[in-house]
Amino acid sequence: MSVNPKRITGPAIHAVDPWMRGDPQKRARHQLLSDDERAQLAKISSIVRFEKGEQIYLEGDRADAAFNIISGVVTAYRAVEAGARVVTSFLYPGDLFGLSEEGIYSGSTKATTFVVAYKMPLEAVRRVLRKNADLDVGVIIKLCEELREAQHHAVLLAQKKAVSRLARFLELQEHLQFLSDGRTIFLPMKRSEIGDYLGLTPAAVSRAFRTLVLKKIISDQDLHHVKIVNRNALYRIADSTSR
Amino acid sequence: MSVNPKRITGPAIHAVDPWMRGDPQKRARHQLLSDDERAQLAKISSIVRFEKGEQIYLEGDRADAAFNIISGVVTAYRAVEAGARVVTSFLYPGDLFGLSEEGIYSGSTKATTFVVAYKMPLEAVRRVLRKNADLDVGVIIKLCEELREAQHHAVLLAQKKAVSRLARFLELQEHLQFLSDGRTIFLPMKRSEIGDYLGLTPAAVSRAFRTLVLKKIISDQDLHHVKIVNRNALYRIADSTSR
DNA sequence: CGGCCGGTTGAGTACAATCAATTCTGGTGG
DNA sequence: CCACCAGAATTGATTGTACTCAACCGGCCG
Repeated sequence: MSVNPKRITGPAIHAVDPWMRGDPQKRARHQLLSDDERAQLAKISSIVRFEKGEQIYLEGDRADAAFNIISGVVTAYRAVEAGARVVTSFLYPGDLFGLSEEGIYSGSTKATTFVVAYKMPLEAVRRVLRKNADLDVGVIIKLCEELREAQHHAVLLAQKKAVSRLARFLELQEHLQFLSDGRTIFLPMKRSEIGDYLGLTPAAVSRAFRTLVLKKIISDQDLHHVKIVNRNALYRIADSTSR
Repeated sequence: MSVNPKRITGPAIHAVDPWMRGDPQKRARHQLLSDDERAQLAKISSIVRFEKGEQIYLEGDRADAAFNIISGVVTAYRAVEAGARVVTSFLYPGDLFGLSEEGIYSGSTKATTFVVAYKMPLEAVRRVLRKNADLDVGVIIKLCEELREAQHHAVLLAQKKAVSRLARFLELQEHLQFLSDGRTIFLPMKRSEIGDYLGLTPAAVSRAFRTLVLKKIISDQDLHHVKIVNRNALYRIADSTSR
């Protein structure tokens, strides 16, 4: 018998509860699963690691497992024609992916940094889901969040001007990260990937960054660290000048 | 005691089961809820009607109910700046909307045609969800589908050329409708709404239609009925010529 | 019959794509 | 530790496409 049942680990799903009552602004991303639920999922999960740049699965592969990120960043994308691709989302720790597939994966994923994740056989996930209503609610909340994100992404892409798209993207990243220090955002992905996400060429991304720096709205320490200098101006650019 | 329990009505959620095993091509949209579940939801639902063009709810309104379409078409959109908006999706019978909101609606919806729908108080939906695991699975499947659609939309918007976007949109509409007759698609929304969905101005939409007609890929009987003449060419255009 | 809204068409403009040249970065091996 | 290399990012010049603004057309409703 286990003497010390503390440090229960297992899949962790982070999201903001869409049905949360109470202070509309005090909502925050939190763990959606109880220790018990996590233990249940842990039993059917294995831990997998992916090197930076490694393919996790390809569009068209037989979908037999879902993943829950422990650490690292994953890029989800779809090939649109030879050579070109559209990044549909960047996934962070606590995110869940590979679940909403119809037997075969409908998109590809690759590790943008070194990634550690739980791998859960879909068959087993489904079995557990049927048994446990509370777990379902957590999954539903997560899906709702991903749905909102996907729609946000669509709104972003509907913006015509490159700087607006980039501003919106930075805004999104700022919210995703826990604003650890002042206002420095960490962007683990490369420019070309940002371009794929924004529907822009690397050249356009570069110029958009330059514009924002020149306007003293952001300052880029290095390729992967951006500091927001004038947040209000950033928001203004993200929302206006759309078409 | 009810002598004739047939003709049970109540909310109906249509989607393709993402976890369906079996013939990969034989999957189809079907009813996700059992009669029992539908009856359960019916108890907490009321039926509401909206005139063509009527607002269902506005971004920022207090989110107190979810809707399930019985008949008609609903447009979901977000205002992006004064006058401009982005349509995030067109919703058809069997679709569910208003569920994934955080206390206040994060987008607006309006009736594109005359609409009849079930209206379900969120509080009650949540209560039922907590009790019934099977129901959850249905909702999860539906959310997965909406998620896939939202990502498809994002991919569409990442296309640069107007004709590619339109082709992709027509392709999508064709799949949504049950291909009743030969290959005539019904487009209940107006050009400007299609434009908002595609991230194009009405002028650009018009020109894109014209191009497809001139290339003998489609033929437009009237503003709301388009016949696909050369499906392969349509798919080719949707997939290539992207950026 | 007239007004109005939505759609189409036309001319000029603005913005990002393209192509290509150059610099910068990060990782590797001497 | 540095030199080197390959890939990535930036920058520049040019081109193409869709936006803008505007005029025009057509159907629908009063």
